[in-house]
Amino acid sequence: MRSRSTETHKVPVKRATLAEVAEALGVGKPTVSRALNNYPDISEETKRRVREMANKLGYVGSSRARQLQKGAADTIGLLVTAASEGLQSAYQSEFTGALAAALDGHGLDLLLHAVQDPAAEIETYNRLWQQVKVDGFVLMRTRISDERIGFLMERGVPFVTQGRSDLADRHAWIDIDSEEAFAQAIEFLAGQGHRRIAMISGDPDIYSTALREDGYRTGLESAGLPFDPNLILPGDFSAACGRLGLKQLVDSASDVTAIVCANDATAMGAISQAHELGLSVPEQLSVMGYDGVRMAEMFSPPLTTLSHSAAESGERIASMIVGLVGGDAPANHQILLPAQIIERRSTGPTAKE
Amino acid sequence: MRSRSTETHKVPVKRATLAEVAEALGVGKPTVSRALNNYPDISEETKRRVREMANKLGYVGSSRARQLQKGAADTIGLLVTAASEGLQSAYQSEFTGALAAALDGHGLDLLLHAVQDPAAEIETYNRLWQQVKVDGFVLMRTRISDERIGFLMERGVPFVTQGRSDLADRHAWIDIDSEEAFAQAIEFLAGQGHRRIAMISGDPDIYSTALREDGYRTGLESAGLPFDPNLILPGDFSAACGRLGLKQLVDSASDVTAIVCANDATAMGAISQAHELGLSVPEQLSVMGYDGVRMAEMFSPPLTTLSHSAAESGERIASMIVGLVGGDAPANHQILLPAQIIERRSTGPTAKE
DNA sequence: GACAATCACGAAATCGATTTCGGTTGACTC
DNA sequence: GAGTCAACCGAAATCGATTTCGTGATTGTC
Repeated sequence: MRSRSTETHKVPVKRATLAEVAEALGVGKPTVSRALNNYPDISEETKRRVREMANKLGYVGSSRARQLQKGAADTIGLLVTAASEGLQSAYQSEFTGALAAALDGHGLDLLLHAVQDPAAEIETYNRLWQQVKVDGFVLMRTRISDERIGFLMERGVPFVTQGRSDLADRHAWIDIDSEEAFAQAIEFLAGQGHRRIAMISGDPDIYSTALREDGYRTGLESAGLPFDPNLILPGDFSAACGRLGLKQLVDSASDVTAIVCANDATAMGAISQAHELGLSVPEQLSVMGYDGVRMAEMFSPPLTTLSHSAAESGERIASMIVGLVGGDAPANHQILLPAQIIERRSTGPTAKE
Repeated sequence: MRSRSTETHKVPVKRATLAEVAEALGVGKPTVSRALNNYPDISEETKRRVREMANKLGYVGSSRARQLQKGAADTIGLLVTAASEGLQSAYQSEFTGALAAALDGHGLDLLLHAVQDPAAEIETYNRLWQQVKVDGFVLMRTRISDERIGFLMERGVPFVTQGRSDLADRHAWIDIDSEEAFAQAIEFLAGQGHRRIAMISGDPDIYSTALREDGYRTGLESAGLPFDPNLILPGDFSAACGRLGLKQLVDSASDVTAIVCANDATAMGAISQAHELGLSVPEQLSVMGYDGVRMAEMFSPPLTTLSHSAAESGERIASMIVGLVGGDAPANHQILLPAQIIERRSTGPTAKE
């Protein structure tokens, strides 16, 4: 078969319709529809013929027509905001990719929407839902008193949050047991001889930040170490605050020998700053991250971190949202996953006395 | 502990339809439709009343119904493959976020699709198009003899590639002038006294890899340095290959004082490995990246890189695809953007003789 | 051989918007 | 006062699928 397709690029190839398949076969539209959807009241012979012809004509079917009729969108919305760094964050983007892959496995599409103006966020959720562009949402980075959650709950819109919230008992969520994780991290560091362990925390608005700090305190307690409020610095999950935080610690609490960070980006920022200040990691300072992003492994030094699987979170959330869209009760969809310490080379036994 | 309010969440709030607005107002559906779309043949008074009622009823309108009627999808597809690291790559995810934001400005949605099986890639493009799920595509990481391009061109499907291709004169694309950029990089390094400059290259299948290598050669030439094929190592844009590449160079060409990498991830990998081998950057070795991802600034040392704006690329591509969907000729949409050197601290004057 | 089930299929309605194609009304000419 | 022309609006068709509701042909039963 030769192709002399030089000038033909402007002419869109027409998409075959169900009616055309029916016509070509001399049968009715319902027959074609039901044959392709494998209804029992169509004979095997007819199904075969229909499938053959559909295949021959390259018929696939308009999702828009089907969705209109079914009243569904077969799409899940994910909103990223410029404020929360959106896909800038390594973990968020790993998670997003995993989610897209997992949703695909359920025949759902992922609608990625960038929210420019934070004030219009709620309005955007509402619009996407009203327009039937999505059947539900996945919310990243749940906040304290997150207004999105109340809004969606009131309207009966299916959604799953990545991270718990104040209303965690009434909606579907998946979360990492960060409290437990940070407690373990402290015990781990304490086990290496560290006595003064600081924390560069996350954005105070984000719900899980408090949990991570709780874990930090719990860990200190079970390691028999005193809690010093000066050793816990505020942050925002960025690398920049890692740099800043480290600088502050060096200035104000130079006896610190280990730092746990709210996430990997912050940890990398801290290490970067440490190097600039002439501190070697881990000889003079141990630094630990959280999330276990890919990049952490390639950092210098490779980052010790609390890892959890974005792929698993994505898959679990996909299953959940499918269930919710199908009518499941949100309260039956709540999963807490563990994180585990991946020891690499940004931590080590303390050298200081 | 179960909450009694779980039951109320199951009742979805009904979405208002155009017919309901018309009914409530005692006018016809066409009137409502045209009023909301601001047609000139509807009186101002009526338009006001319609808008008021629509607002009151919270009417937004089903995108699916509109799309079915208009034959459009108002959506642009972006496929990421597990193979090309998809959103794992920092630049790719920054670009994706920027693209989503830019498309939103044009009233378009971004459909993010994760391709699991590379063999089904073309089929996925075809299906999304046939199903009217998208009006066009954005292709990342164009490859040599990229079959996606021919496939989409043959069918008249609108698309823009990020990166040129063998058929670059016949489709729309946006690209960074990486050839020029790498040439500049070499001259920059040569200007700092480096004489043995290596390159850890990208995936040979990717179209732009050759351009970057060409730039490397051009740069050597204009700096009056000899080209040594042993100094150019293959890679795949990953941090892992940066590590590997550096190790090889140290073993086989220990007189190298500077390395340019195909992208930032590779550069970070290389630096990480250098540190492990006890080489200090930039004192003993200068390393330069390409792309200018956010993370590069926070690396240790902060990465000197060839930067270009993901936001600008995203916006340009959004405009292009809008034009193409509107019927523009692809050949009128081709943009080459420059990259610029951002000097940070992973490069410096050579110390070696 | 009459009657009731089954089987296989199709005509028409439906989803919710937009578009086509007029049809009224009223103002304005001559 | 008939005719013309805008200005405004609405009935019905349309997009392409699914669903409802039946109908005609077989098969099975007694």
